[in-house]
Amino acid sequence: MKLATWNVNSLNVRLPHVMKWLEENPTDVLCIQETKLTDDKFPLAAIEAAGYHVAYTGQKTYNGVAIVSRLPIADVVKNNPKYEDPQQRILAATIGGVRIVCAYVPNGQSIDSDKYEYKLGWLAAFHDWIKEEAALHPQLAVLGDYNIAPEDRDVHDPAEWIGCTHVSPQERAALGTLHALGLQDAYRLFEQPEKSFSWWDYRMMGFRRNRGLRIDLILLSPVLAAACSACVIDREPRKWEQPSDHTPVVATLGPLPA
DNA sequence: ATGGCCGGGAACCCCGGA
Repeated sequence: MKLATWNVNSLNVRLPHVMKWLEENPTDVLCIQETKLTDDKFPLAAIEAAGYHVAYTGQKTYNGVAIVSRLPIADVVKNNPKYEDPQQRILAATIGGVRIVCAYVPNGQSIDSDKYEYKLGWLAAFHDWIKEEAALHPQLAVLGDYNIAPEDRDVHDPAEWIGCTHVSPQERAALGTLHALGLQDAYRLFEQPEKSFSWWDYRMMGFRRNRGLRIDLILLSPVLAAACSACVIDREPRKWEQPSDHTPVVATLGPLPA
């Protein structure tokens, strides 16, 4: 079973990229963030015509998440039941016996902004809900754009990012509370190249100079981590015309317990 | 060459992203 996450930065612009990537990279479950589409504008027909099931929840201009799947999608939950939030950032579903959570964690903008307070509060409520999901579903995968670089090695130039969001001790501590639930960063289960990132700024030739962050993560419960045989960042779509600033991250799971 | 962004929505600039 292949699980992937990709912040597409507007599905309206990136639908051709998504379809091309799925054609070239057979994937069982793709979690998408930043669709930026209200549900009435979601490209349901195009995705279904390509042979996929899909669940989605969106809003105008900002946020919006979707789960694209080869297998039927069951028990869909939109948003965190423990946290009132008009922003559409969370979608959960059960697929092939695996509980999938697709999350678009708030950006935070800057440490002194109210958006940063929102990010920390959102993450605290996210933890409380994921704790329950983990208890209910031994096979749990939480995929998404976390907008947190877990460690300094996930940052192109850690000195440059001191005092910024995405790397603050509070954000990393919030990620740590998810690890404390037993959820493991699939990418770090394996040897990986240095300077591996999943996002690069559009500005200043960020991708060509590999000035990036690794902020798109796949967290796996112990049962799934034990079954995980690979996790890679696919940089190819970042080289295509009119790319998203993020690129897909893919985890491969071997046979799962019944 | 160390800097040259992108998408959406409402206008022809501003906001948000990271």
